Amino acid sequence: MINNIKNRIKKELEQKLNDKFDQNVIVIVEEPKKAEQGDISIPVFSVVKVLRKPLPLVVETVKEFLGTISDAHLIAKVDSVSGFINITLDKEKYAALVINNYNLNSENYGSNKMGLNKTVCIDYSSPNIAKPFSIGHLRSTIIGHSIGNIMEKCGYKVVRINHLGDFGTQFGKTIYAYLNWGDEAKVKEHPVAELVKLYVEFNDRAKIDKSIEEEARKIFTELEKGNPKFVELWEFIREESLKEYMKVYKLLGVQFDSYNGEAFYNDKMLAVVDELKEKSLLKKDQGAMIVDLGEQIPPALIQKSDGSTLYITRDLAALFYRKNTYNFSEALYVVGNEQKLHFNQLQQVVGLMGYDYSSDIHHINFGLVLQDGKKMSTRKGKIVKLEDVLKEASKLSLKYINEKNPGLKNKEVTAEKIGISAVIFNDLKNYRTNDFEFNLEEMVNFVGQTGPYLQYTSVRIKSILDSIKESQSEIDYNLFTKDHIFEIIKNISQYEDIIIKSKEEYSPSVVAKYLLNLASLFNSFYAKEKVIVDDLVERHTKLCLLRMVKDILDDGMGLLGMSAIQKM
RNA sequence: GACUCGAUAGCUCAGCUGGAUAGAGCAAAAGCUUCCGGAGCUUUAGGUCGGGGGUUCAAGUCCUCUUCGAGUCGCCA
Repeated sequence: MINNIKNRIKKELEQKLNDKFDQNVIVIVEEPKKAEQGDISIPVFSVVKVLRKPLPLVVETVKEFLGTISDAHLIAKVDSVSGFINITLDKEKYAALVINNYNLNSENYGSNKMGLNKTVCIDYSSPNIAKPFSIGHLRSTIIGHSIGNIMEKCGYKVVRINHLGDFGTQFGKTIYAYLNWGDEAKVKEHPVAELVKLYVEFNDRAKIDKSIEEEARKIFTELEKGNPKFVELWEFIREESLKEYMKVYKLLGVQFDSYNGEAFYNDKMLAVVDELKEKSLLKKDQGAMIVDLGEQIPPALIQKSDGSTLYITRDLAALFYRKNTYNFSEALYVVGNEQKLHFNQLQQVVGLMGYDYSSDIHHINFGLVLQDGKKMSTRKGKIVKLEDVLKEASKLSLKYINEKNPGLKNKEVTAEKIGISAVIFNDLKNYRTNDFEFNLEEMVNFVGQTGPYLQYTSVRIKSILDSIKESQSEIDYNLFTKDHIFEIIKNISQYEDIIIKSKEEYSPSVVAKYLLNLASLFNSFYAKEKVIVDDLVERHTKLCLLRMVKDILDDGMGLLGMSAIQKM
C-alpha cells in the first residue's frame, strides 16, 4: 500500500514539474532508513540536475506541489534536510486507511490480481528415482512449493509438476547391481534403501572395473527397447520410490498436480528432433547432432552419436507438452545453479525455433548445499538423508518442548511441526541463489531468526486473543501516533508490496525476512505495552492490531510452507 | 584457459531503481518477570563493505583491473 502512495507521488510530481519547466525530470521516491526522518523521502538532486535551478528553489517548488497531490490529506509534515524532502504521514489517518483496507479484504489480505487468468507451470522437486532423495532435492522442493503458494496469492493458476527422473542410465546401473549381487528378500523389504545401496555400490565397483559401466548401458538400451524383464523391474523401482517420496511430501505438506517424469516424454522426443531438422537448426558435429548457439555459449547437444537423445531434448519435449496442455504464461524450473548453462541453452533453442514464449522460461536457480565447504555427493557414501534430517530436527524440538513446556499435549505432533518448519524456514530465509552450508545445529537452533521464533510469536498472540472475550468498541486511532505502534501498522500496510516483490524475484526469502521483522516489532511492542487494559477502547484497538499481526504471520508462514501451531 | 555466480561485524546473513550516520540474528558482556506465554525484551561491544583504480553532487550498490572461493564448459541429469 505504501508503494502505491509512493508511486502516485512520483507520477504526480513528475507531471507537475514537467508541465511547469517543460523538462523531462525523474523523481525518486523512497523510504528513509531511519524512522525519525519520516515515512517517505524524496532526494531532489536528480531534479536539480535536469532543471538546472538552485536547490532551494527546487525544494520549495516540490514542497508546494506536495500540498496539491491527491494524497496530500495523508501528509502531516514535510521537512527538507540538505537536499532530501522528508514526508511524515498523518499517523491517525494512515492507520485508519490501513485498518479499513484490512477489514475489506481480511479473508485474503495481501493478495493481488496480477496473475488473473494466467497459468504458471512450476517444475520442482523432481528427484532421480533409484538415487537417494538428498538434501539437495529438499531445496528444490521447498523453494518450488513456496513460490507456487506466493504466485497463487498473486492470482495465478499454478500447475505444480514433479518432473521425476524416472529414466536414464542410472536404471541400467541399479538393475545391473540388483541382478548381480542384489538380495531379493532385502529389496522387497526396504526397496528404496536397498536400491540406493546397490546404486552406491555399483559406483564404487565401477571405479575398479570400468566394464560394468558398459553392461549397465546395455541394460538401459534394452530397457528403452522394452525388454519385459527390465521393464517390470523398472516399474517396481518407480512405484516403490514414489511411495517413499510421498511420505516425505506428506511430512513437508507438499503436493503436485503432475508426476509426469522423463519416461512420460520418451515417445515425444522424435518429434522434437524432426522439428529441429525441419527448421534446419540441427548440425552434425563429431558424430552427434547439435544446435549451434553462436560464439557466446557452447552448442546444445540434441542427439548422441548412437542416436539416443539427451536431457535437453527431453526438456524441450516437456516444454512443448506443457505449453500445449496448460498454455502457461510462465514456465519455472526450480533447479540448482549448476544447470544454468543448460537452461540458457534451452531458452535459446526455443527462441531459434521461433517460439516467442522463450522469454517466459525462467530458471529459478538456487545455491548448493555444502558440507565443510564442499558439494554433497551421493557417491562418496556419506549421504545425508532427508528423512534423517527431519527426524533429528523433530527430536531436538521435542527436547526444547520438554524444557520449556513439559505439560503440553500432543508433544510429538507439535515437535514434528516445529522441527520441520524450522528446516523449511532456515532454507527459505536466505536468498535462494546463495550457497548453503549444511549445519544441523544451526538449522534447529531455536533462538533468533528462526521458524520457531515466528511460530512462538503467533502462538503468543493467539493465547492473548483466546484469553479475553471481546466487546465491540470503537478504535482509538490516536494510539497509532506512538512510534513503535505506528511502525507495526506501516509494516502491515507493506504486506502486499512484499508479496509482489517476492514474486518478482521468485524468492520466498523476501517474505521470510519481512515476517521476522514483523514478529520482532510485535515482540518489542508486547514487552512495552499491556494489551488487556481496563479501557475498552484501547483494549479493542490493541486486539485489532494483534489480530492483524497474527493473520499476517500465519498467512506468511503458510506461503513459506510452514505449519500452523496452536500451542507450543 | 573461457564464461557465470559469490566475497559486507568472530559466525550466519539483510541492504530495493546509486542517496543521509552500512543494518539484523548468533556467539560475548550487562540487565529485565507483583501484570496478558521469558523459545521473549532492553542495553553494550563488534566494520579498510576482499584489494587497487575510475564514473558521479553522492558508490556496499555502476565500470575496470586484481585476489580468493564455487559452478559450468558436446555425447550424465
